[in-house]
Amino acid sequence: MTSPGFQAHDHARCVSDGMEAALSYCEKNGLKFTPVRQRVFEILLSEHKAMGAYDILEILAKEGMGSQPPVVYRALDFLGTHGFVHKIEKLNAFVACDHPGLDHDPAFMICRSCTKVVEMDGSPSSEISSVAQNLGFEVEAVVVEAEGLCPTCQDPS
Amino acid sequence: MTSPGFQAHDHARCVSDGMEAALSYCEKNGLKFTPVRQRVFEILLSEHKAMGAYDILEILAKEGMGSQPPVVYRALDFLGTHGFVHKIEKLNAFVACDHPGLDHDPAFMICRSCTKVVEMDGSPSSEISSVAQNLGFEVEAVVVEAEGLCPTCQDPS
DNA sequence: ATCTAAATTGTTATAGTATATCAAGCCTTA
DNA sequence: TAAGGCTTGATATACTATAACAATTTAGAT
Repeated sequence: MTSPGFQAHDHARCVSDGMEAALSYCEKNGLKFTPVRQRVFEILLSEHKAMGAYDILEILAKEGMGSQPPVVYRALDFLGTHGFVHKIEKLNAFVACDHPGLDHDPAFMICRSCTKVVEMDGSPSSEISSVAQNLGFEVEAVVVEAEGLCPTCQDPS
Repeated sequence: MTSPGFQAHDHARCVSDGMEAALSYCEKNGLKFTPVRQRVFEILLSEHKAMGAYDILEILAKEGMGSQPPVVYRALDFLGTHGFVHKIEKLNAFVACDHPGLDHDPAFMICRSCTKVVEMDGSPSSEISSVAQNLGFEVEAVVVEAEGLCPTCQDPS
């Protein structure tokens, strides 16, 4: 359940686990995990990178699964609502979630060089909420995105 | 220097102080605080709300200060570079900064009802950086945006 | 003063991101 | 099997942002 961060890892496993978790979550909750929705999720799972909606759409189109923007935006909306993907606001792009089904305020590290995105465990959103509460502000959702360089891209070798 | 948060405050003062600070910062640093740049900053200062680039452009256009997108985007770029305004990624919109001239990673509270935006003092970005550092990630910029309800909008009265 | 280089603005065009709307199809369940 | 709700198809359009190049202004050097 804990994120592999920027380390090398068994990615095939990472994909199949994510898919399985989503399938079972949908089954339990009576959600329709339709072909388009599955495929979009799979595309996002296949890389730890943020992808734009139109990048995803391009892939879908090649596979004959729909060629108009609403197709992908609807799928992303479904996946986002149920916590399977997150939007990276800084990039106007989307990533698959590490721990689908959990309701959480994610925090991300975004490598500006290779565009890999990793979700941080132990998000600092609780601290934010407490600061906000002191000002009487009721927090409903928190966006936390750190942009910088991942270990690999720091290393010129 | 400390933010008035969502409390009532002497807003005229708030505008004139911001403007003065920016003017003196530009003078000290040999920056050209041109009419368009000043006007865009003034527009943003005049409300503690996030405004879209095209909202600002509309006002500029009425005043005969340019009617094409690059006009406002260039001004926003200048103001952002020098810390006078910040972009709210969640809204694709912009706010005037509470403490211009200071280099800082801001954190915001955004009211989804009245669209007021307040900058938090004591941003939690340092905590984020330390978590990231443990993973070998080098943070260059942090986006922190809490969306929710301000005190006024929580109160149905 | 004038020339020059750099920064700023004007203008046109276009790229990129996202949603509204309405018609058609499909499940489900009563 | 009829009705209602969710999902998809398809068209159009809205919203956000930048590329590119010409014209102008500005600041500094000679």
